[in-house]
Amino acid sequence: MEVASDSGNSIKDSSRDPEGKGELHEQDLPHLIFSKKNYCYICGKPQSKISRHLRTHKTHAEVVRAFSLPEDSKERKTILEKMRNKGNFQHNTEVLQGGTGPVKVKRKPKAKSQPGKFIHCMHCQGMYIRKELWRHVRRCPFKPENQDLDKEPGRTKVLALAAAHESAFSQQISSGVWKLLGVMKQDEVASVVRNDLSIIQFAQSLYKRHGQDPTKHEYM
DNA sequence: GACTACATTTGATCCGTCGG
DNA sequence: CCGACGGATCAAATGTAGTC
Repeated sequence: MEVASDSGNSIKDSSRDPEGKGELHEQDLPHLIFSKKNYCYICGKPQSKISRHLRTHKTHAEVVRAFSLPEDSKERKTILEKMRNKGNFQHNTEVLQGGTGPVKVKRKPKAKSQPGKFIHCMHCQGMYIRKELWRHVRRCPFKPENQDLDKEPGRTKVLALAAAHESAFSQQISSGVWKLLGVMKQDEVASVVRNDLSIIQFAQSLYKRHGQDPTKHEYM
């Protein structure tokens, strides 16, 4: 994927960088601050270049595995994203528990959004706006492929699934969470996470926020 | 209410520099 | 000398808006 020659780089795009380089500038959101950095699940530090940063953690098998794959490998990107999500997920857990701090979402919404509008993708654990989750799921690398081979699940169905997973949290931390943890069990980190009650509490805190959203019930 | 298109932001990699 | 970090750039994905 080496683009090689970009001989014509005379174009200086000065129109970039509209906003200051502030680390995390507070939004209009009263309680939610969005971080633009990814959190390393190994050292817990925020990194703007998570993929490169992960290279420094050569002792971790998953990291080695990821970087042993060809750069254009889809598998590699998948693993990288998984590690990124893992770190962010851990971080968000702490933030939501404490109620303060920047949360890392996959993408910052332009308009003001309420916490209740965000849900985690049941496949990759990325944090998305619920309204858009269905589109993400369509291309989510962690999604079982057999679902869209023939027929793509409708938007409504995806939302229903996501809602179901979210509400499953409220019931008993059942299928959704354990399924996730099952996927993560390849890592030693995951074993820690599995035993970490904070994850569970995070799930519950999520429901506290989402549970108030009556619109979700439509999808159930 | 749902889908498509456009605009914006993200994330990975390249280049150069600094620190141990 | 080697490794890590910050800035810049490119391509892809996501968010928002508009239309049917």
